[in-house]
Amino acid sequence: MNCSRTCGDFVESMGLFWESEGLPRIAGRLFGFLIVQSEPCSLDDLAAALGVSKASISTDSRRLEQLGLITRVGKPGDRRDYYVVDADAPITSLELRLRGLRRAERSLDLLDLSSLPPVVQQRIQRFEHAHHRIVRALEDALAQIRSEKFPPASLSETL
Amino acid sequence: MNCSRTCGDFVESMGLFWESEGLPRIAGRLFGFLIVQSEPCSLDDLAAALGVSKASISTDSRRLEQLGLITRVGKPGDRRDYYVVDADAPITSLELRLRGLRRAERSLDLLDLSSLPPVVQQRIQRFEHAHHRIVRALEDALAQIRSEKFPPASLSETL
DNA sequence: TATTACGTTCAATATTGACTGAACATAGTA
DNA sequence: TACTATGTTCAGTCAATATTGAACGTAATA
Repeated sequence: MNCSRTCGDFVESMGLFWESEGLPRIAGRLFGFLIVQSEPCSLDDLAAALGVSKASISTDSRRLEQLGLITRVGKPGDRRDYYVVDADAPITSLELRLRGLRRAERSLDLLDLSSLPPVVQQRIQRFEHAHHRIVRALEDALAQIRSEKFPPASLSETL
Repeated sequence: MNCSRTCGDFVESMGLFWESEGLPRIAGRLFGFLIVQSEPCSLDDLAAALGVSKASISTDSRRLEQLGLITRVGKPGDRRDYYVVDADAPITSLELRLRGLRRAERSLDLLDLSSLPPVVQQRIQRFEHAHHRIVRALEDALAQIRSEKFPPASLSETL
């Protein structure tokens, strides 16, 4: 166990955060736990570390893998599944967020404005405009993050 | 009732969207419904239109008002509460989103890196960096939207 | 073949939180 | 005062879903 007391706090707060994003809390904890691990973890490792059933870990790890937030890796001479946090997880989670926003955008676009009173039309156009700005800002951020993915040398990167 | 068939769809999709954002579905429907109304609505209006109990409307409308997404207005000679969608709702909802992200940011910042293996340190720094980019992008979008709030020309609307 | 080690699935349980009806509080009105 | 119209609160119900233990499938190994 290579994490301190505050590390457990981190795992827990990730559980809460991802729960607020619609994932099961255990999936969030699992993701947070993998973030602070330096070695791949087996299902049993994870179940033991998080104190939950292997069934939950099995389900949630596959869900996270499906989302692209973690990846399954193998070890030679070992037929167990191991998981690590995906190197692109920051990018992926942003893409997931964008996907949700675009869905909301569509329901605004599809609304038939012509039959609505002008006040409402204008209001909806403001919503659409704001929404468009947000989506574009996130798309820009996504492109930026993508382009910076692997810094050339081991520069201790900040901003 | 000044909304067409697709307007009902819009209300429903707003219900689902805001449910995914952590609000009760009825609150999302209520918000969506107010978006496409040209006149302020009383609690009874809303309860009838959405087909839910007045208790739900009372609770959720106050919750939405608390969040700043809708505002309560009065009518002279009428002691009922009326609600309209807040003129700043697009801005406010972005602020709410930002608030959630900053909370997640904090749990990353508070993590004590010194005791963690370098691989993990680097990973967390990447997360922090990506997160920072996202937050900054949204802050920029927010500033943009704020600055465009009231287009100089047609000032016909608002209540 | 039997056995073990693993991952998955599923029926059942537990938990959470939305939603409601009914009781309540308050203020206006007769 | 009594009566009505409104909004709020709260205990209880209900639905959704997270979580689990146990059963299951499968593959390696002996």
